Amino acid sequence: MSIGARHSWKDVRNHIRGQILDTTYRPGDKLPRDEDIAKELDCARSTVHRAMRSLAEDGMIERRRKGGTTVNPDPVTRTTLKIPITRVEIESRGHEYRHHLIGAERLSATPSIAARFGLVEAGSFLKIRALHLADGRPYVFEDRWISLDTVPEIQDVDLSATSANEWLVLNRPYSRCDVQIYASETGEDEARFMDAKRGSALLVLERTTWIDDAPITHVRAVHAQGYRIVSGG
Amino acid sequence: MSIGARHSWKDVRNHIRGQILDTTYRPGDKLPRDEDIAKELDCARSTVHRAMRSLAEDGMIERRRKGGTTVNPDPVTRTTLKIPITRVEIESRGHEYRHHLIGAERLSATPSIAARFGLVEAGSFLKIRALHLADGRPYVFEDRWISLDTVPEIQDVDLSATSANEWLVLNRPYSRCDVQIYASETGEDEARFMDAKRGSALLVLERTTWIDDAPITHVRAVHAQGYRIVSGG
DNA sequence: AATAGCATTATGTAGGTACATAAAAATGTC
DNA sequence: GACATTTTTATGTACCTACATAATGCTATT
Repeated sequence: MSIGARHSWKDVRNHIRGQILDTTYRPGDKLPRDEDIAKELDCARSTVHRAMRSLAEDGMIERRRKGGTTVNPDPVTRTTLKIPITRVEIESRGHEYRHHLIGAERLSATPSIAARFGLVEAGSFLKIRALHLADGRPYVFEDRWISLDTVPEIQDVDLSATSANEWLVLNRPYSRCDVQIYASETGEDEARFMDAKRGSALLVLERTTWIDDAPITHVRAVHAQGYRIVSGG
Repeated sequence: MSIGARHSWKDVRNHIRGQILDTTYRPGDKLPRDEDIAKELDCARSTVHRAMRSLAEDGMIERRRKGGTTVNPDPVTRTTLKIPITRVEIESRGHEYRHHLIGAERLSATPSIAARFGLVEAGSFLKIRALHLADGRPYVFEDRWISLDTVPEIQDVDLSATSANEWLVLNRPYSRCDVQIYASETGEDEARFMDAKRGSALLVLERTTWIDDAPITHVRAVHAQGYRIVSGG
């Protein structure tokens, strides 16, 4: 059953995805070998391979050497969140960005922060609290720990002019990033700095970054009421 | 400056990533052409290409035909969320899963639901409310709309035995999925069904799925207090 | 019947060639 | 000088070959 001129890996991907979507192959089923699919669709094995890799990245199929390719038996919704620099996010929504440094102090990591980084002993950190404003209104309140062992230069940066968020992202790329998202009731700090009603629900985004195994920064970013993470996938 | 036996695309990727991390190339800088990198590292262009694609997928670099490759000037934290079927999530945490159908009724889509799907006219939907329990305790409360035009078979499914979540994922793969995440105060329903204190903050995950342009389902999944989305990236 | 070792096999990677495509840069035309 | 057109060029795709790798499953040995 040849398909004619079907030579693009995207076509191959769509063809196979279609077969999975229309239940020609069901969750748990085994797909033919790449080579056989290539023969059937009259294209090179490498083209099928390219398509298969794409489907595997989407979580639609699973591939194992010698074991072959199977349709993922318990499908997972995979969605990629893109979290930009706060300034960029605010400006891209057409608002004017401003940033306010609330306070900064040298501290050693608390046990819970050290644990987050996977540190055995508490290192020396710069703890910062800052507010990001959109058109003058509180947008994100951040509570940040920056490792002075890994990023000593941060001490020479004027953090009231450049936000730590932006300086770090531009000057200290990370090799690993953990993200946690949860809902939190408005606490004392948030009520004070964000004009949020006590008892309202706020979205919190925590990020922890490392370069190799060295900690860079941990942020707890509390977003203004009504904030939504949107991922069009 | 040859590197010796550096023939794996992963090595090439790490080499280039290293050069970006150690600021040999900074955000906005242009990288050499694939071919030149290949010559320098003594490997094939296709190997460099493979490495570059991987870096581009991570959002570390940007590639444009003829324009060449540049280090992403405003880096984005990219993280991939994996949202499993609720049953699988609960069981993988070692809890016993149970599911309770609260109610189901035929309705036509409200304007806001129709808008979410991008529908011009409100179609016919099955509206379901259900509770997922972990070790007998409320874990997720879901409010779901299922398109009867796209998925008429759902009417023949015993949704008190199989959760709509699971049936749909296994029988109706989607081609597109939108996700929104936000924090919500406990409303009347949640207080009633989830034993949550009025005024506590809950994490809500909304998902809308389509097959091609046809709507499948929209869920508003309210998670129990303390729930965190964790993405180890 | 259990187990260790070996052969088989499907996917993964690397290399090379040729051509496609998009976009920047150069050129021509008014 | 402004604008349309052509050329150039870096990335993208397709195909093919050869070999690597990791499971699977068969076989021989006890």
